Amino acid sequence: MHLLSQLNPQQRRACEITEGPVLVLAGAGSGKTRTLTYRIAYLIKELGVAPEAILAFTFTNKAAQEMRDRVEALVGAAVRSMWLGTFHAVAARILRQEIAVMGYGPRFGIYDAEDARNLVREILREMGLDDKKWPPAQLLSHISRAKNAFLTPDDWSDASFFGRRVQEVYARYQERLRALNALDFDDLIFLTVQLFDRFPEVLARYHRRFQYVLVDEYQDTNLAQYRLIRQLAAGHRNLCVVGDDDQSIYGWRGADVRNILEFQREFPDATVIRLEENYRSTGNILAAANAVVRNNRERLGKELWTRKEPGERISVYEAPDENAEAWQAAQIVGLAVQQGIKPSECAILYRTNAQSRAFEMALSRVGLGYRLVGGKRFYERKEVRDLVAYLKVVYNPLDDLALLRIINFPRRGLGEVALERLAAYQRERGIALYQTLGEAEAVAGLSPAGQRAAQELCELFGHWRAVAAEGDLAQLVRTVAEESGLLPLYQREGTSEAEDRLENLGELISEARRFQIEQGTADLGDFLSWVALVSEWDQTDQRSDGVWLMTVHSAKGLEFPLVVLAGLEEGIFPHARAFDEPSGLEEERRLFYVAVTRACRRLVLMHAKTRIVQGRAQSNPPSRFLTEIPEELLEPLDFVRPREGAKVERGATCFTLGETVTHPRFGRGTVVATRGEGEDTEVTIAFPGGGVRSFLAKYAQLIKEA
DNA sequence: TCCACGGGCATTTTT
DNA sequence: TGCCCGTGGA
Repeated sequence: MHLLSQLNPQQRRACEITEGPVLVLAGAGSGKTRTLTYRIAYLIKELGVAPEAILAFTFTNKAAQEMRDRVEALVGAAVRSMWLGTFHAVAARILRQEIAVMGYGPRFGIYDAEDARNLVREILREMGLDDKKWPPAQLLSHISRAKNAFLTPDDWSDASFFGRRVQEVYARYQERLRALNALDFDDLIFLTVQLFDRFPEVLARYHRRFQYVLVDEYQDTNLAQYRLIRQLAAGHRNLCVVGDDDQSIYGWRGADVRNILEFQREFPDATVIRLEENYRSTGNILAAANAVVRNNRERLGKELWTRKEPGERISVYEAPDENAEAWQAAQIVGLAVQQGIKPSECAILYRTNAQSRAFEMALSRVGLGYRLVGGKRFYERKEVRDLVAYLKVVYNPLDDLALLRIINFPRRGLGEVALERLAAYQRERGIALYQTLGEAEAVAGLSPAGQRAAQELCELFGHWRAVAAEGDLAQLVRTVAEESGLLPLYQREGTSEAEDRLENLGELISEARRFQIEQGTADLGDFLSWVALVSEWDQTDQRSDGVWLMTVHSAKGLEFPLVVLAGLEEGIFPHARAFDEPSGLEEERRLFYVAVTRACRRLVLMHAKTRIVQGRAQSNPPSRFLTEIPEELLEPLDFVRPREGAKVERGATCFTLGETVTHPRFGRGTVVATRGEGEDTEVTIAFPGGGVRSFLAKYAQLIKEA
């Protein structure tokens, strides 16, 4: 029993009750991941269960990786054969094996949000609808909701004008996906559940294989995921789910807290274990979190406690505007770093990604590095998507959408006219666009040059397919990047923008190599699944030490000694979009609870009197969540002086020639010219090595040093 | 066919 | 503010 000796009694119970259904209600910081990790280790090491017989679901790839590492540390490399991943990744893996009976080819593509949007846009064009009046993203969210409720287009019952349109888009969308041999994120789960429903013998095979099923972040599962869990656990019923109803923050994505209640109805014999001792935060931080979340009605009821000291009180800072807020946050972190804390032990959290910019500027100004989670992601870069599109066609020639993206990029003389001819030919025969390339000679009205271009492209793809068969993924990606003309195109250009793109393409090649080594497979389909399903987390730069900048959603599951939570105003956090229904507000409150419980020792809460939102100034009262914290836990924050103690004037509009000022992005420089006055002052600054630039003073946020 | 410009619009959270 | 798209000019 050595293995479990480091756990508290409840945690230990959660590990030892391996047979039958178990529901672990684990509060924030109560050692949830630790418990799950030990449970797996216990199964393997103490009970001799084969790792292949264990299936574990996590919510993010990052969590999966972390859990794998931690289990490996306990039991060794044997865990590699355990199935552990996100619902989407596991479903994709099952479908690669089994999808044929569902009428798709095994080499299906996976469409991410942008692919799906493009497809919907194309459908709208076909239907003659304006994508301004029918925003693709909104249509897709309806479609997604339908899929999560297991409604096919035929099951659609909303007969309103709007509803019928959505239904038609949905129907066409599914039709097109099938023709493209592609699945969107929801399809991965939806189809797996359907597969198991229709083919019990297939499900039985997985029952035999997976003796133990574990689910992390259970409160964030949606109905479809819940059904999948239920199916997989139906055989042996050795199911352990771990969750916290107070941390359910994905309702907008269909997650349903009621799955926790449902679990107890479905498995009345389930053992319920509560983990309520918090090991992370000081008493004051915990008291604040408890006090706020207590205002929610829809909860199971749970009260975290700690043996720790109350610790410091929680600081509250009211900033004049969002730039001052960011500036102050940077100062606080800077001071803490001076006192010996590592930058990576500090996090600045906010509600929406759009808030990050001010912090980025403020931190660079103070000379602190940062790591930004979210925002523009690697796989969303144009050049990366282009190269991936080539790979998608190599893998799945039915993917017209991917082919269309790159058919004339880099330019190869297949312009609008040629495409129209190819499309006409394609429509006539009902074949994939790719096939028309090979039959270019037969395409009526296609110019000889167009024919040649099409043929050449077709041969290239044939060649790449042969390279793919050789089984060296990185080599394949490099070859495609080279021979498609993407790499040469940017090499020729020589601008700094082209440099960036080259670097990104190179990065994708490196990713392929890394994937091949770490995942032990060179299969293009596996790689493309991975590309489609990796969260941004996996893409953040792990090398540099820096302050963390991220949304509260991204921060779930993490902890930091120092947390600055910013933007606590009505309309921002809670977000204005959540005001409509009480459940929306409760979710915001849970989100706030998640944010507060990230902090170990020190928590700073900030709000701004005015803030520019969507280019317009807003004044919002402080967030209601601030007022829900008992006053004795709070203390107003004294303005933290800048580090050099210099007198500083922000947002100045009056300058003297030759004066030294600091620009948030470009750093220090010398004023060489001014024009206009007051609000309209335009100031020209020379930066050492950075050139000469002009700014409108009211926007530039220049800082004067006296 | 390409680029420059300008107007209009935007921001919830992510697999 | 900044990004994206459409327009218009070269």
